[in-house]
Amino acid sequence: MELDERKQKILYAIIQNYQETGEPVGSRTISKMDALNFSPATIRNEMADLEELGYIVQPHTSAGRVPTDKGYRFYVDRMLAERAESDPRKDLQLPAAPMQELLTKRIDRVEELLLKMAQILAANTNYTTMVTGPHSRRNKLKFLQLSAMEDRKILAVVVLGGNIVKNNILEIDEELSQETLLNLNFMLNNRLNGLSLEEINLGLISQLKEEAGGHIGVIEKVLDAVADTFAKEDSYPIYTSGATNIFRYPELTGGDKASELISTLEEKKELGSAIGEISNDSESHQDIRVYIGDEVPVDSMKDCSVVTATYELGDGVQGKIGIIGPKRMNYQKVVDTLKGTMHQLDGIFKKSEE
Amino acid sequence: MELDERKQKILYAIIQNYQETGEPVGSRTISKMDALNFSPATIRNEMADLEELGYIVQPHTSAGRVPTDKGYRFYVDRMLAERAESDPRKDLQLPAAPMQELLTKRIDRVEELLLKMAQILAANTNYTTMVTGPHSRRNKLKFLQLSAMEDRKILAVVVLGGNIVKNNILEIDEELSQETLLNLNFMLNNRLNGLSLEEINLGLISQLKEEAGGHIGVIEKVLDAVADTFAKEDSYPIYTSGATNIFRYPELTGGDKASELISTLEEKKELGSAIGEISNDSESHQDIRVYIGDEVPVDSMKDCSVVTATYELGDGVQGKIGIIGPKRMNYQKVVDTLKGTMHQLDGIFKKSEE
DNA sequence: GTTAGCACTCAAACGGTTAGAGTGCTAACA
DNA sequence: TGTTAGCACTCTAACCGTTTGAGTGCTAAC
Repeated sequence: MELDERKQKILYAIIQNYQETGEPVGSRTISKMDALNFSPATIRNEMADLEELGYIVQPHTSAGRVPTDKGYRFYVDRMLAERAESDPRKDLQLPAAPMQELLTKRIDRVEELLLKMAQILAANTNYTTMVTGPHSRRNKLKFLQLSAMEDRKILAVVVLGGNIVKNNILEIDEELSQETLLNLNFMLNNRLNGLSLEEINLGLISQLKEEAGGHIGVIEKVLDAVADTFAKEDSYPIYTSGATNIFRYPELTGGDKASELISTLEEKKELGSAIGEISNDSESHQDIRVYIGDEVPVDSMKDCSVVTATYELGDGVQGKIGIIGPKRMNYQKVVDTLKGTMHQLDGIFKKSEE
Repeated sequence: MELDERKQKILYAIIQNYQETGEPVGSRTISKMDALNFSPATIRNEMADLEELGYIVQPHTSAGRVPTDKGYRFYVDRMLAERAESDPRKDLQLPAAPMQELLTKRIDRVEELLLKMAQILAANTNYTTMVTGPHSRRNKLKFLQLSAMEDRKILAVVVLGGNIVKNNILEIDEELSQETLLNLNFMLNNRLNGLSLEEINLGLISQLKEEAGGHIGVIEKVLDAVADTFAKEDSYPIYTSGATNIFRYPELTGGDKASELISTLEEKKELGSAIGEISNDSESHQDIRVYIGDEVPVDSMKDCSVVTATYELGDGVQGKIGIIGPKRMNYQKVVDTLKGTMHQLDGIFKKSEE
């Protein structure tokens, strides 16, 4: 073990104190704590060791100590381990009242639910929150609906599991009679409903074209629209809320940092990678991940930490929630809040599937 | 006339210089200009007068002068008047290349077009841009489409003029057969297509209910959804872009100003009022309006100016564009850019209606 | 292994001085 | 009478030396 018991305690104390105050913490402060009743000099010796090991640094010679990324990593790992050992129910923080209300009141429009969720989490934690819309690659087609709009234009509404609805306006090469359209509608739904993207393969596609008679162009456009709905970036949009919370933390607003961060959030580029793409199945969807400082794969967030969770809306429809805050964020509270929210969410969707 | 020719020139010069530098401008600076070849002392006398009249102020005793809201108002009015007099084509700034490309390439999804427009305008002007989605109260119903989703749930897709599409998932009290649904579909479209919100009145509604036989509950829900599409806030969403441009202007970022401004933009509250609700018909849709400082009806924008324009996508579908910048923004460029964009937009939609 | 004591370092706050930009006023000028 | 040169005055921002206080590292004693 690299760190003996006392060093660990001191490191823990330093980090907690720094999280509360945001100021470098000195040896006197630590020595005053009940659990660590040593003289400042002793603490200083230990701190010097901790610094040598890379867990803390001094901003300048005569200042107190501040945790490094490695320090935070130690702290977070230990906290997560403790949480995992203890009774999972004990510190499962119940979502705050507005969240309770949101989650029990059933909302059909997924987008609205996700946006509200982001807003409430941001307001609750005082950190910035982002939620990716459900990632639907493994999702299934519920049904589709073609309607005539005007000459050579049809509206294709594609509905996936989890009630993800997307509209596509298609320009086609021929004019279709109401009847033809009805037939196509029937045929396509008959063939495609309940299938996932993978299941709509080349064989099936050529079969469809055959059945469609002359309207191959239309079929192609419709299939494109379906593929789009499954895959296209804006079929899983990203909702953010509480961007201005970063102004609460001076370490995030110096220089151009604030501007860059907010730009990233506004343009919603790179956010997907920040939050971690949906990963392999081995990961439980209750898994909570913490990325600290340089571990975050987005440049403008190198001074932040990001805590992510995966939510599931039944049917294998998954998305991610990310909470972005300063490295000295209250990891404990954030992790518990996310766990609580996920837990509740699961309950709801389990129930509604019965 | 309150201001003689020379005072006007000096005021103009002060404002232009201040716009360029952002620093208070002194008498020496002005006296060096070719058009105003007087000694600093003379200029000083005039400046003292202008200050007494409320057009300019000194931040402190020994500083140069800075325009007041009244000063800007004078400047803008005069500029707009000049623009109106001269050949409108002369200074019609053609939209920058990316905008040209965007506008000639036809985009069917209105939302996408508007968002892109906001982005390009923001990038072009270096100011924050917001675009309200088309305001559709006077719009007409193109068609609607009911589809069965699962027991007791139907999807109602409502399409308005300008191809504004909105999905509504309705929970209904009874189970409907495919056939009934088809009939309702047919009946509703038959009755409602082409009507505006006002034309769907109580008489028509009770008639519909009669025709629908037992399915009054369904009809009510569908009509609610239609009304929603016409009226509900998110049927004319607000797109913003370039929020971080405000960091270019120190006068907007002091204290909590930046945070408040970005909050306003993020939450998209109050933005509607900032941009000015769609007003009476008397206003030409080519009309450009400038709100300076306190004239902006949003608290967090009291240090900004907002320039708005109304766009039209044919069919009387209108929306607004607003450019938000510091009071010392380049009004001329902004006004010309907006005019150019509106002009081009009109061309496109006129053409596509033929 | 722990602690008291002490010299040392450094950032931040304080205060006085200076430099410079710009003003208002007055008196002379055209 | 309008314009200008000259001058004293004001105020901010920058500069600089000093002080203060928090915190350290080291050493020697317990």
